[in-house]
Amino acid sequence: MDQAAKNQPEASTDNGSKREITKLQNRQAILEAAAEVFAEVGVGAASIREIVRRTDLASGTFYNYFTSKEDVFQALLDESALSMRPELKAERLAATSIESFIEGCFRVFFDYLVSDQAMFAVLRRNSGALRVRMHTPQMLVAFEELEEDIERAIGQGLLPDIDTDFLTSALIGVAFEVGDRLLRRQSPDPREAARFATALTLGGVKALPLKKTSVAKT
Amino acid sequence: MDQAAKNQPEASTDNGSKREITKLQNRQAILEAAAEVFAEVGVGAASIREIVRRTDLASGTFYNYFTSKEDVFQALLDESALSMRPELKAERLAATSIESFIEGCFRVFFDYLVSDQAMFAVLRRNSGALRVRMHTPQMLVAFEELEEDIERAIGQGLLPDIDTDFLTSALIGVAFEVGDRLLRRQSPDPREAARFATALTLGGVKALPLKKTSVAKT
Amino acid sequence: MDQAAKNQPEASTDNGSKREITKLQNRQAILEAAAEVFAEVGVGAASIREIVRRTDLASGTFYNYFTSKEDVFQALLDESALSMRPELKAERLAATSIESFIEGCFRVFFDYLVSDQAMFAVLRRNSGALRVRMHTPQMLVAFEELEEDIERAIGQGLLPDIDTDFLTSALIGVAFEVGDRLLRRQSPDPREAARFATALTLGGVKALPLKKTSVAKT
Amino acid sequence: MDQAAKNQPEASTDNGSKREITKLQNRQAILEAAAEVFAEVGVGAASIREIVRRTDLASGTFYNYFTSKEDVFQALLDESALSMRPELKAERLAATSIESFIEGCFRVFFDYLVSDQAMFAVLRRNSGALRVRMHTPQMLVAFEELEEDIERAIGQGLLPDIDTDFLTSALIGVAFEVGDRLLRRQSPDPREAARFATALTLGGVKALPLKKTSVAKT
DNA sequence: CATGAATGAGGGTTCATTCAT
DNA sequence: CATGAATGAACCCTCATTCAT
Repeated sequence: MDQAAKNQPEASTDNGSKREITKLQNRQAILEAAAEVFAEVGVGAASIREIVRRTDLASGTFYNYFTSKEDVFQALLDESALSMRPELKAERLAATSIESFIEGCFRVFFDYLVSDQAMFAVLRRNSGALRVRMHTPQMLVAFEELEEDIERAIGQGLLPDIDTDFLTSALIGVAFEVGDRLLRRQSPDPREAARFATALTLGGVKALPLKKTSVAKT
Repeated sequence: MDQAAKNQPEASTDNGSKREITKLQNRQAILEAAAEVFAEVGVGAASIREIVRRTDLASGTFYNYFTSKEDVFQALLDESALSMRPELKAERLAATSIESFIEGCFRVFFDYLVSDQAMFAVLRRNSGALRVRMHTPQMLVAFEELEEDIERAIGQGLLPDIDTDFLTSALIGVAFEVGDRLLRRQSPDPREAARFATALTLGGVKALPLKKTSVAKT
Repeated sequence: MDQAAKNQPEASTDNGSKREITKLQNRQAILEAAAEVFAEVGVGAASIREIVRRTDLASGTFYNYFTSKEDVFQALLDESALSMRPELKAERLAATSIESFIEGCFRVFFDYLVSDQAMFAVLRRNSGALRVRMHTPQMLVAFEELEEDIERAIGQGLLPDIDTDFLTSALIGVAFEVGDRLLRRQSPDPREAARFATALTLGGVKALPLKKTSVAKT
Repeated sequence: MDQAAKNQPEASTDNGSKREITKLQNRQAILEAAAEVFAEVGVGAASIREIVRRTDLASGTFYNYFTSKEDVFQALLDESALSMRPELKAERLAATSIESFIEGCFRVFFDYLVSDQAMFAVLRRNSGALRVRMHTPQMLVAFEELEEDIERAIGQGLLPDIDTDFLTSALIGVAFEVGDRLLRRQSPDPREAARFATALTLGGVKALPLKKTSVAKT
């Protein structure tokens, strides 16, 4: 939501007025509380009341900022996942080989996970018997662009003519699950994870290098 | 309760009496309705009332069979996923090489997905902006056994000394995402998917064979 | 479940047949379970389900014996309190003085309490902040007869012309509360309690004898 | 919550604003409805819904004021019975003899009953076969203090060394039952009742004065 | 008669949402 | 804008009672 767009007639100080600051703080408070609740009970079971309860705000105030919990959730996704897009694109442009290209994608993704663990917790609930993963639209879009790149690489003969559908899915799957494991380590190393994922998918298990360093596991 | 009194002619209370049949039918009706609701709105947002509503039972009847929606959900998992376990074990025992072993695992999993798509729909919700994946405990157990096997293979020098943590995660990720894609195809071929996943993870992208047949995509 | 018994329409053996015995046992089981439940949560909050649950019987069976929880409760009162009536009357007839008469009444009442503590527990609930006392109709009737006797004694000049209304109430109150205390003692002595209550009401505090023996208190 | 922002003209949030008035009225409405229901069916059988139904409030509103029916009940007790405590204490301090002391206690209690009959109705249900009495914690505490005073009097030789346990119980019993009778009279006279109860317990039946006035009875 | 599953009314409680202050 | 009480729908669950077996 572009706050700037709200420019109303008579020059309401839109920049640093105390009012505007409070508004941003309130909005942020709701977003953070919502992230907590979503992470704890899932979006489906979350309630607006519970979100507001973890805030200093009154229940009615919620509706000055959002219209529903889905609305907050979308805002959370937008704020968080969108930030990954430009870097992915940059990585793609900078890549000089298929290896560096794929490894770059993995790395951006893992960096993003590690730097925004709080947000990822929302997408990664362990409730009772279940582990839940959510693919945000942004992620899907990112990986769709990857798919296009792969198809281009195949067209240019850089890659064998494989099932791109399956391949993209497999890459996403590897990214998510390895990313999840990564987050549970005590000192997560996105670079190492990216190297692993790239080596696995490009070279296969048999070509994977020997482990040199022991890694902390949960 | 006088047990002796049950001595009536042809076999007593437990097998084919009308009562017992009705009970099984009711239980099944609840399970099916629950699978529907879970698939539509997720376990978190599902309500017992909604489940019962899709049944011709009275609301209170639900509690003659289950104690909560989580209980139904667990029953769904048990009924469905548990059936995969014996086959996984058989596959493991029959394997003569690391290739056949891993491919066997993938195949059992994909077969299971295809043969029980309804159940998998519960675990695979596309609601609004999200795609949700659930890892059932059974699946985790299955893949944990796989992890042990991998570690044993490493110990015997059959595989390089890689990060088994990451590897297992990656295998699970591939299985899930490729499985998901598989289910969206018009004539899903579990065998082909298993071959793909095995080749990818064992041999890497570069060693993947050329596609021979074009496959219908969604 | 005595299935066999169904076969005999005419000439149901009414005395010692297995059927009749079972019926009595069932009835008794319900009464005892009900006494328990009433004692724990009170008649108002008690539920038939809970009563039946403490029984080996099926829920429907309850209705072969009683029609409601109030019905069971009435049966409990009848069984228990009615037994006190004849003794009270006997005591009254045997009394040769006002002292022996009042003391006799108290003693019958306290004897009854001690010998039937389980029943009295029903009438004496301690739930949360409350101590509840119930006056059964039988008790009221018993004390109303007492009132008549007192009025007669006044008419004959054996007692001063006091407020019989208040006096009867006071006697009932003393009986109930002293009885309650009595029941909480480790070795309750109805005779001592009766002596105390009689001395108090007839002679007043100042005329009460010195305590000779120390009494166990809760 | 910005407290400063509330600085509007005539006094802020806590005293006479329309909101605050309504809140008090609603709370009172619930309390009164609850007293009615409790008096009719008892606390155990009372339902929150029935309480709210006798109010023009919505069902959910109840929970803005209380958390359970027990909570309302406790509020009723607190509002009502606690008010008796200070007067009891005053009476005790002012007493110059054992007679005036005990009579004072009785009088405060009877005054309280008469002046708050509605509240006492809650504690005094006649439903079907039963008459129920409740001893609130406040009353028990009040009488326990009395017990201490009695023990002190015995220590000082002002009273014979009697069973204080029984004596306190007896006093409570007399207070309750005589109080109950008192309330059913058309023009209840707490002073007369207190005199009667004191004379009975201190002097015994035989020492009771002759009745001078006939009293209306129910 | 005993059984125990089915029924649906009803009670407890939470919730999203509104709106006077 | 913020507040937070009121609202009533809807949820969870238990219950009394019936009735086919």
